[in-house]
Amino acid sequence: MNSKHPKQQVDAEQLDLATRAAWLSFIGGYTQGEVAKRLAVSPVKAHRLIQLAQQQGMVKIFIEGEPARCVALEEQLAKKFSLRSCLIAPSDHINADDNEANFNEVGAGAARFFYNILNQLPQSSCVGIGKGRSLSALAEKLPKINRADLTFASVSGSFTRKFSANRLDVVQQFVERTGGEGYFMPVPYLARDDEEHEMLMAQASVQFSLNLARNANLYAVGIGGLKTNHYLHSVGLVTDNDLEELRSAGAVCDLIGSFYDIMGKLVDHPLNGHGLGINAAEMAGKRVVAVAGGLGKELALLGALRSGLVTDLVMGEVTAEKLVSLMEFK
Amino acid sequence: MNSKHPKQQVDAEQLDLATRAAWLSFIGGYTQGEVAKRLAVSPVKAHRLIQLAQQQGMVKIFIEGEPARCVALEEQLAKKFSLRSCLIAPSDHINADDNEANFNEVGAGAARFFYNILNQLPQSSCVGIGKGRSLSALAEKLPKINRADLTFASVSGSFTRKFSANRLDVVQQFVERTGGEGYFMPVPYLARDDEEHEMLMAQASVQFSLNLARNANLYAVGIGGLKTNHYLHSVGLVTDNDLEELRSAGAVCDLIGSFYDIMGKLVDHPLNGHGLGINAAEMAGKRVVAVAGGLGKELALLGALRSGLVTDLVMGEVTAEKLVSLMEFK
DNA sequence: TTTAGCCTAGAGCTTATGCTCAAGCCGTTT
DNA sequence: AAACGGCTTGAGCATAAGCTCTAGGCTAAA
Repeated sequence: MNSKHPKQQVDAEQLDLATRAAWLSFIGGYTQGEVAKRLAVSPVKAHRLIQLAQQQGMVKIFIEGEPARCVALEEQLAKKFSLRSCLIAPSDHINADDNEANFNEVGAGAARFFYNILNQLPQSSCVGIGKGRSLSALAEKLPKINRADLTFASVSGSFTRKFSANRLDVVQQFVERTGGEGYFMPVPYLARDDEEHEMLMAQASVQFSLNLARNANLYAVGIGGLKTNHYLHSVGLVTDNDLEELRSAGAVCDLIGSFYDIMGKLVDHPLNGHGLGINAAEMAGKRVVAVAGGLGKELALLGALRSGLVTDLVMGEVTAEKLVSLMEFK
Repeated sequence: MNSKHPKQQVDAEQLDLATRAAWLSFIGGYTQGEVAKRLAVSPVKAHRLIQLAQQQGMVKIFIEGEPARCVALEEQLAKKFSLRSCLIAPSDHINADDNEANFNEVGAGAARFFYNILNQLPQSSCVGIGKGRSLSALAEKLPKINRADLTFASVSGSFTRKFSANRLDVVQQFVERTGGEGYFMPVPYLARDDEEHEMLMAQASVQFSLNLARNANLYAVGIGGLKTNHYLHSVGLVTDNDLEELRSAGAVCDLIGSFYDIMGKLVDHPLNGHGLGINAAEMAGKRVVAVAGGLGKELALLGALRSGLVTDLVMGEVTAEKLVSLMEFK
């Protein structure tokens, strides 16, 4: 055995075998036991090879068609909010109050949705990436693709007030899934005051990321709620006090550091000038994919959608139904 | 329950549920038991729904990437025979002599391949369809698609010598999978003599199908061998005597009723004028996808490929390896 | 009553995973 | 320098979990 590059060679061989195992299993329709015989390995190994192939994202599964109810909701929402496209992930009404399950389903649906968009993206595109559990769920379920040409730039500050790095910036997850490059902004989400805002925004490292984010032609963002159990607060990006002030100023949602009221207007409050990152309005005219996982955020969604900045929307069926019933709410 | 259209309505509801089940199972990653709970049905029913979704072809699975060996073979074959594209389905060398398994794997791979081609086909295209077990396997594994605009026309006679309809003309299978229209030729595969040939070809019904087939812009054909265990003979489309004569005239393969020698030249024998259907040469310049399932047909393949009529090729790895080693054979 | 369809239960097979063991690779010990 | 022992890695065994199919009983419509 010539093994100049022992580790790499083994890996390549393993992947090759994994590919064969996946073909036999998924396309040929053989059981793992049969695959094992055909590849002359133990059944356990066959199973692990197939598992490996899946982890590597070699296996892509698509479901064609959606439940009629979802299609109807999509059409209503797309029309009402002038969306370019809309995906409603089917979810059951039995466990309609399971927040985690909702993130799981919406994330999985959004991953499929975003996967298609990424595939159509021209070479060397830059994608602006927001924050939140929804996007994190998306990235986690995104099939691995080979797009080292892509650049992912965070559209907002990534640190908490204490300047500690956020455990898992979503940008990192996208980089890991695609092999592309990632940039984040080494500043908090919100500045303490105008002075700090000006100072931090002037930093060269921030300006660099900011320019990338501004020139992106596609954005993936979450829609943040303003309750203490919502992402923004739960990871310490904003304080109790901030939230309190924003809410009393009429804000219902957070779109990458800009705060909108139920009618989709920016609320008149100093904090709206403290967001570190691109201005939400700077996304206008670009493709903005919003992923709305999590329950109980209908009013936040209403505000965000009415801002007119979102062009593509992914959410769960239960949320979509509530949203439709609230469409005229003010 | 208002059930004006009991059967259809139940089916639609079932399908809707099946779609939900498939989403939860394949995209959400839940176990069948969990799917059952979420849809409020019994686990068995959940299982059946998921199964139904698969049978309906809602679930599309793709494997990205092929074993290095297959890629290498594809490149060699594509270059040698000037193919537009080539797919080598991975198969193992352990069960390299399992004929049925080979049809299964090649058919499944070919189905994926053809599915992509069909998706790119313009509206209202006509597809010429050949015969054989390989194509039958392809059609069987083809995901269901909704293309009522397509027309499938048999490129050759479909009856055996006794004028009995062939149990399952492949055209029928394609029609069933796509919802398109199908036309076959109500005549045998080969005429008895020149006179019969002329008479049958002159029939209006034959002319009608023939014109459709001639105007197709895509063909899917098998490559037939000339042994008694091969399709042509096994279903009674040709007699022992025919085969004997063809072989002694140097023929090694059958391409929709035309017989070629190992160098890819039409053999000089009266039977070459007796084929009922379009002339193989009439496909020249069109896209011709050949599916070569089954083992021990390397020489037949060599003849068929050398004819220059085939533009796209699907075969199994074992066959491809043998073929490569015989590429210069004469 | 009969028939068809659906559900329940349970057996048998397939798939997933924790645990164990063996082999190779250091860094340390004699 | 040779030997020892922990550490990592990969493989298989055993078992748990999950999936699929069959038979039998129940309900509802003919």
